[in-house]
Amino acid sequence: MEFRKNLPIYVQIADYLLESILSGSLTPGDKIPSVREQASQIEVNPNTVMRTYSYLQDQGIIQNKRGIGYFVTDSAEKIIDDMKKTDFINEYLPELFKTMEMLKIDFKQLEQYYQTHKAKQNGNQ
Amino acid sequence: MEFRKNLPIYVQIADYLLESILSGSLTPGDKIPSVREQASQIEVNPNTVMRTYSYLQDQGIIQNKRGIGYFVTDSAEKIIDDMKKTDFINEYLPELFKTMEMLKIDFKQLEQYYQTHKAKQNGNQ
Amino acid sequence: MEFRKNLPIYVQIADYLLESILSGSLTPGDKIPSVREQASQIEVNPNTVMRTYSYLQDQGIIQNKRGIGYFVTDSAEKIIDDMKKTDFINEYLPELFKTMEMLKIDFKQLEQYYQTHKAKQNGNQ
Amino acid sequence: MEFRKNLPIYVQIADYLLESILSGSLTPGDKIPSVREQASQIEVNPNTVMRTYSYLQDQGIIQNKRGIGYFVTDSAEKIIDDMKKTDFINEYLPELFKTMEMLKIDFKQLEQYYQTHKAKQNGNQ
DNA sequence: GTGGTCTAGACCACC
DNA sequence: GTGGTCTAGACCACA
Repeated sequence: MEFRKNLPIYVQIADYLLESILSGSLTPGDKIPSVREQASQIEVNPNTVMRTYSYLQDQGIIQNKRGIGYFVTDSAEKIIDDMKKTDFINEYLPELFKTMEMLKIDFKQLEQYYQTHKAKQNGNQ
Repeated sequence: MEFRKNLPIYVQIADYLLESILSGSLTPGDKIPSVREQASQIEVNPNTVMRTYSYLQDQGIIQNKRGIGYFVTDSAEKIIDDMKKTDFINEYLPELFKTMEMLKIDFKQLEQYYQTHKAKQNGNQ
Repeated sequence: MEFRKNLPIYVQIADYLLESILSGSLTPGDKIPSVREQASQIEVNPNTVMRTYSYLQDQGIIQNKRGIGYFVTDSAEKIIDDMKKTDFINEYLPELFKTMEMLKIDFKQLEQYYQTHKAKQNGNQ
Repeated sequence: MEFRKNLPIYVQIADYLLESILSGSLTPGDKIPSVREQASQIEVNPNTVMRTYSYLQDQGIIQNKRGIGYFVTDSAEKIIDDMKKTDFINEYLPELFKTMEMLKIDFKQLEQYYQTHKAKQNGNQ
């Protein structure tokens, strides 16, 4: 596995797992790879994986069964969705609007970009 | 001045100056506050301001006249606009649209967020 | 069976058996379930049950008759009572009173908590 | 500094800081020792101190000012009090009542223990 | 100087 | 086998 350097590795591992859950390849009740297993597979120190797992457990997305391993919780999907949405609205959007103002891009122009984006997407299908 | 935690302070200071230039409150040839002055005004370590100024000088947006201070260059506005706009269109927007898709937020909802953002802004004025 | 996360599972199983003895549902001479039986019933690894039984045997609360099983000893009740009571009075209570002081909880409030606890218990019956 | 072996060191460091705040020797706005400083002073690995500080920051009890250090937040006291109180009610009390039941100690007896505890305390003053 | 991340390697309790 | 904690030591960005 390759990592971008601008984001902590343990966050990137977390993001990867979150996407796995959202995409359905990991569903509630599933066991995720053990710390050591995951670590050796993605060629990373076990401590780093441990950090990811602790973080996700704090968020209530995974859950430890002692001596057995970590499992995806039932509410994982909902929690992830909430997390991402609040982050989007509180962190991402204000930055977007600020940048738009700075560049004197109004909402109509943004919509045009969106349309071309959509068009391109459909073209690639 | 308050700073967001996910962006280096020196970058946030830079953004603030860029905005001043784009909005016209700083125009080519204008002297910007000295490092010490700026630092004490926004309650930040002078080193941090120094870093901002070096950064902006590297970009060709301000220039140093020795013993006198830093001044906005003639091409400042154009450089900023190019820099920000390409970044916005090529990096920022695709990410935005991807995130929206993931969170199942459509363009109408985005417009609503924009309206409430605008409303709040006017309220604070 | 559900387990609290701050206490080893094998200890919680032990506590459960101790309670059964103190309450009289297990009396001296009674055979307790075999390791395998117990394990499958409370959905736990046999090793964990084995550890519980070894632990209780060390305390002299149960004893092993080879090839037959584990049995409650004659002195079980007395041992348990001594063990728990001294621990309760010398270790637990001082900590309790210290915590109450720190949290500025007086004895009246404690009694209220007790009453609601009792009420809840009766409600669940 | 000496540590008990049954509780993680990073938790014990946290507890120590919490007590410092509750007792008033550390008040909102105060800077706490830097990670390295604290580590060398209590003879512990910096990573361990870092873990404590991250934990307390997650709880909102301390707050990082970048490049400067960690500071006690304004709401620290309230947060600590809430934390301890919920923990007391949800974790500690049920265990207490369960033990009392097991040992057939009723509330009157508990009150007696409390009175003797109080008496002893006053005697020592 | 500050925190933050990461690796390597060890030890432990628990299942 | 599982996770959890800790140490030692390194590197980095930031103030």
